[in-house]
Amino acid sequence: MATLRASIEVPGRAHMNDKTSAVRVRFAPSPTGYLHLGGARTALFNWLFARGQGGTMILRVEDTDAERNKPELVGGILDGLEWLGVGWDEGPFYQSGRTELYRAAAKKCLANGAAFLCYCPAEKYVGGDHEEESSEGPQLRRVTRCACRQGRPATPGGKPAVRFKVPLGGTTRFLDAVFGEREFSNDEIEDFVLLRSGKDDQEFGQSMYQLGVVVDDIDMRITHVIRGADHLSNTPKQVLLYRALGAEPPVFAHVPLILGPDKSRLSKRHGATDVNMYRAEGFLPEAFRNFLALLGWSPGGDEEFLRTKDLLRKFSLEGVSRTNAVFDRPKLEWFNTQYLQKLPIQELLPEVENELKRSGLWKPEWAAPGADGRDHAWLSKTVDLLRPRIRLLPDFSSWSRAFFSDEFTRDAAAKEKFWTDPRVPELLGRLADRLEALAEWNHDACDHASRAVAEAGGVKAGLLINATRVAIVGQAVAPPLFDTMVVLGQQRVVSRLRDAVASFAKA
RNA sequence: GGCCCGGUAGAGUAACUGGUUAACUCGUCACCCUUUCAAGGUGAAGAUUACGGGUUCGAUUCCCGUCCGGGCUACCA
Repeated sequence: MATLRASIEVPGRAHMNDKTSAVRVRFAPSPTGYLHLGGARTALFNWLFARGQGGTMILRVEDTDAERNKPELVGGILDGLEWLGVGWDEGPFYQSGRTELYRAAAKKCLANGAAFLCYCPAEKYVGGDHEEESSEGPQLRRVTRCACRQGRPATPGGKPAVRFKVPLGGTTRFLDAVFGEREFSNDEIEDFVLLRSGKDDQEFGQSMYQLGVVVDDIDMRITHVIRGADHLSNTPKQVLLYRALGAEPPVFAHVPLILGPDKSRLSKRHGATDVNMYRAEGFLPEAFRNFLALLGWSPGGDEEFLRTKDLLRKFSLEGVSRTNAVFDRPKLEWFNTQYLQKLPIQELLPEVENELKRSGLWKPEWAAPGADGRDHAWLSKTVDLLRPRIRLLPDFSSWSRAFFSDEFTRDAAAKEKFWTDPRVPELLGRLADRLEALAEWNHDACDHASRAVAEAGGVKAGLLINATRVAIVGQAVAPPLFDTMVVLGQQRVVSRLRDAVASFAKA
C-alpha cells in the first residue's frame, strides 16, 4: 500500500498532550454488510487525519461474531475503500485470527480482579437492564449486578463467559476531541461480556466487541480513535478496560452520524447507501470524497469545492460538528458536475476511457498520445466539448454515444420537437450538399454555410440548427452545433445528414 | 423505561473566548446569455437561530425546563 511518509512532528493539541508519538488511526469495519455511507465517511476522516499529519492508517476487520459475519463481504468493503482512494499502511488485520490475544487479555482481567466468570445462560442473566412487567406494563429497570461477580453463581453449571466487573459507584471520564470532556456514572454501566462462553471442549469462546477493540487498539498503538457517535455510549466501558489492562486510553473523536432525508437513521430504505453503488452509477471518486468530507465537518471558510489536497491540508478534528448530518443526493450530484467540468482534462480522460471500455465504445487509437497524437487530441477535445453537459460518467456512452460511434439512434422526442416543420428534409439535404463542398472545415465555415442555407430557404437559422443537431447526434440536447460539427468531421456530418433525409423518405 | 448526545432557512455548514443588517454552498424561483440543454452571470424568496423561562446593558452563543430527533442499554459491532 501507500508508503509511509517519515513521521514528522505531530501538530497536536496542547490539551491532548500527545507526547511525540506519531498519529496512528484505524478504520475497523465489520463484515456484516457492505461499506455504507457512514462507514465510508468515517474511513475518510481517519484517512484525512492520518495523511494530513504524516501518520499511519490501519485497517482492521472486526469479525468476531461467527454468526453474523459474512466473509464474502470483505472484498466489497475493500473495493469500496479503494475506489474512495482511502488507502492504508498496515493490515488488513482480522480479529478472527487474533483470538489468543483476547483470551490472554481476558485472563489478565480475571487474574487482577477486573473481571469475573459468569455462569448465567445468556437468557437468564440477571444483571443488566432487563425488561420487567409492572402495573403500568413492561418497564425496564436499572442496572443490577449478577451474583456471579461475587463468585456465587446464581445458576451453577455450564460454561462460563467472562464479564467485566464494573466498579460500584464512581464515574468514568474521558476526553473526546469532538464532544469534549465526558463523564459517565459507573452505576449505569452493566457488567458487559468480554469473552463468550466456550462451545464443546473450548474453555472460552470468541471475544466480544468491547474487548477486541481495546486489546487491538492497545496492541496497534492507536493514538486517535475516530469513529461514529453511535459508539459514544460504549466508550466508558472501553476506558474501564484500558485501565484494567494497564494502558492509557487514546484520544477519542466521535463523529456525528449521517441520517436519511427524513432524519431517521440512514438505511437501505433510503436508497443507495452502499458506496459501491455510487461507483457503479458513475460518480467521480474525488467528487464523492469532497461531498462526504463536508458531512459533519467544515473547513470554516466559504470554500466548498475542495480537492483532495485541500481536504488533506484543512482537515482537523476541531472542525467536526456534533450534529447529525442529512445525506443530500442533489448536492452530491452538483459536486460531480463541478468536478466533471473543472478537472484538468488529463485527469478526467482515464475515467472516460474506463467508461467507454465498459460500454464497448472505446477505440485503442484514442489511448495516450501515440505516433502523431491526433486521435488522442481528438478525444481530449471531444470530451472537453461534452463535459459541461455530463452529470455522470455513463452519460459519455449513452447521451453522447453519437460522438464515439456511428451506431446511434435518433431520440423520438427530439424528432418530435425539431423535425416537425415540413421544410426540414429539404433543408437538411441542401445543407449536406453545401457542407460537402466546403474546402475548409471549421466552426466559422460551418456556421456561414448553415446560415446561408437557412436564409436561402427562408427560415430562421434556429430551425435548421436544431433540426441538424437531431440529424447528426440524435439528441435534442448536445453541445453547440458548429463545435459538434468540427469534432465529428465533414464526411461524417454529411453522411448523417443524408441518412436523416433518407429516413424521412422511408417514413 | 434508564443513561447519553444533539436541535441555525428544505439540505450541508459559518458566525474568535456572548456584542448589535445571522454569512456561504446545494436546492427553489426570476431575469440575462442563447442554436437545444446544461454551464455561467445577476437577483429574489426562504430563519421570530425548536419552544418557554432565566442570567446579562446585551444571547444563536451561558443556565433550567419542555418538545422533537438520534445513540446506547446483546454471549451484535
